Amino acid sequence: MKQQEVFKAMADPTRRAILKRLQGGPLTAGEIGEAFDITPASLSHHFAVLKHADLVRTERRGQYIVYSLNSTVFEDLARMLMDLFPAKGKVGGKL
Amino acid sequence: MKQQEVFKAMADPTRRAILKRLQGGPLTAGEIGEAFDITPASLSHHFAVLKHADLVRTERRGQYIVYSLNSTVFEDLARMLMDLFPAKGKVGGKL
DNA sequence: TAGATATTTAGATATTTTTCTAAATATTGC
DNA sequence: GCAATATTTAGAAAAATATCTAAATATCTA
Repeated sequence: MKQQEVFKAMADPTRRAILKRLQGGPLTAGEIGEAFDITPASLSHHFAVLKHADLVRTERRGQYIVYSLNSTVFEDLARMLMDLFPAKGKVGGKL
Repeated sequence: MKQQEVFKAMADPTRRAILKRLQGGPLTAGEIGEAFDITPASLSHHFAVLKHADLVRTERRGQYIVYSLNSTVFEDLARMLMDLFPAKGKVGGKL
């Protein structure tokens, strides 16, 4: 996992909002964009960053491109944090 | 909790390394700095960012300033992530 | 195939961030 | 109080990032 890429991707509020929008399930680039006051080009840049960090997956469906969360990275992220902070009473366990 | 500040603070590799160094317990600014090829002034800037995000605490001890991890933020961070990613089989629980 | 729609890429600009040097502040010990 | 040490603050330069407009690419539908 590219730790630096993931943290950098999460540092931008627009990108976190994109991730949040994807919680409800996959959406096209355009559908995601509706929620933001930003050009499609800028959005596309953010998608690229999220994709590079492996936080989202893409799939072309006709003329649309569908984005979805890559939830496996979640576990990695949790581990990353555990690794960054002291154990403090065995919170870790299974996760 | 200042979500934006926390994520921004964690986005820099030097700052993550500082946090990691503090896992073993409190250290003075100078002791932390030994591990990095960076000026004290730059280090101080990083400390300020971490402090602003409430990730570290400071205490003056004589002519030294001692930094320590603020572990309570850890829980907040975990929660933040839970909030950003879908539940996926009740991983959350107690934490 | 041509026109319309969806998305990305290229290139430029503005903002933010990191880092530095120099100077300021705080504290210790003589 | 003065010199030495530890750290921060101020201000500037360099690097990275976010955003935009314009143009390119991919796909659909008539």
